[in-house]
Amino acid sequence: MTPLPQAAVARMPVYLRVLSQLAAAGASRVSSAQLADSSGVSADVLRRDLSGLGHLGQRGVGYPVEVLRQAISQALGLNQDQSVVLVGAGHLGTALAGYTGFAERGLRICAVVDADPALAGTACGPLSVQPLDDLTTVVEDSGARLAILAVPAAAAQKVADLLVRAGVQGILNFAAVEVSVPPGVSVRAVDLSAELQLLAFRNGTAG
Amino acid sequence: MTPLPQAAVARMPVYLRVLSQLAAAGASRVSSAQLADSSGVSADVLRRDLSGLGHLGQRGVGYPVEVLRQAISQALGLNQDQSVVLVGAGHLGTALAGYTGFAERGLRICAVVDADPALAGTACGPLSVQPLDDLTTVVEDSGARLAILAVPAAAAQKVADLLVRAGVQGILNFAAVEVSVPPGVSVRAVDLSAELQLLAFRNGTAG
DNA sequence: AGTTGTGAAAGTCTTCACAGCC
DNA sequence: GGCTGTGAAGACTTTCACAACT
Repeated sequence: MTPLPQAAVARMPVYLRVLSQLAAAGASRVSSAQLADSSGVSADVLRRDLSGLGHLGQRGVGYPVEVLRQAISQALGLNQDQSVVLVGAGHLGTALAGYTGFAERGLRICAVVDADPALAGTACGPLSVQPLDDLTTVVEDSGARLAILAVPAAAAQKVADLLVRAGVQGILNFAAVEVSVPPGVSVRAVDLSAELQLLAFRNGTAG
Repeated sequence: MTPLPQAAVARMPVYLRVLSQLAAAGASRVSSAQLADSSGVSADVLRRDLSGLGHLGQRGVGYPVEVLRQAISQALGLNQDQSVVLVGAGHLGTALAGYTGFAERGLRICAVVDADPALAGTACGPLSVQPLDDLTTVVEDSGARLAILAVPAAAAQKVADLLVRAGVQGILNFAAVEVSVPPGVSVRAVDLSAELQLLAFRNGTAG
């Protein structure tokens, strides 16, 4: 079968979230129109995206919520919880450590690391901060393949290198700088200032 | 002139950030290869993006840093600082209120609002939390056109409606739910769990 | 009747290649 | 010689429209 297009993959987590809400509300079936509306996309896009996963819908009826959820989880490789190492226990890191939304979606922050020795041992959300020197050990012991980088821009590349060497395969980068990684490792950047600046330019999503 | 393509607009804030760093380092000119590399895009993409702003480069030489910075700022409508109202003084809201990266890029958080009466008057970053009842007044007095929504999903739509009615034209939504707004208002969603889930699927930026 | 799945068309974005200019 | 700007080709994505199925 032809692989799932990038654009479709990028929307899958949104569908997954909406499906979880529907399941929690007790719905067993959902139409493309409903699901598309709650996901902020058109019904056409939604149906084409889902068709890439196989013939999951029933014509005249809709999609079975639970089956769809399973299929998307499997396609994204999210069948089991993912461990995530968080580096940086500043304001943002602390907020992320305390964010309950991750656990609801199968993402478990298993450790918090910070370069500041004064923070070692202090609480950061439900976890205790560990020193940067322990980063490699922490990654290896936890088996985490994902990491969140919430450190100052000046330190980002150095920490990214450590993470990669320890075996991390995906980095969510909040630092305001591009980090380069070897092939086989993925980076996604979240630039909050950029998002706000784009909002100032009116051409937006909901023009 | 043909309008700037969406994809180009989306990359402009990154270029702006790199240009600021270059300017701070004393550079007066930059080549497409350099700028592209620091921005994480190909030189082809960069040149085509910039060509949409006019003939700013000098063949055989490169682009003048300061001129380019001005041109992008103007194209995005960022010639003057933007006031931003932050709603939600939880973990994430507090982190955002204390984030110094905004000010560096012309984004000034001018007020923090929260629905919890117990938080009213307490400190959130450098600001004091104001009650939700004052939201309309706060927006109108500050003249803010942008807002950050860092509230629980259940409250997001209600707060968005208030913001829109008060005159906000762009909303950066951190809540894990789609919010609908009337035409003329833009919403950009930042879904942190979605970003991490996409990282788990290896097809990423730096495969 | 109601809803999905998909060919085909249209639109958008990226890459290639190189002419044009300094 | 070195670097930008851009036509043309190619790849990708969305939209349209409707056949296929329950």
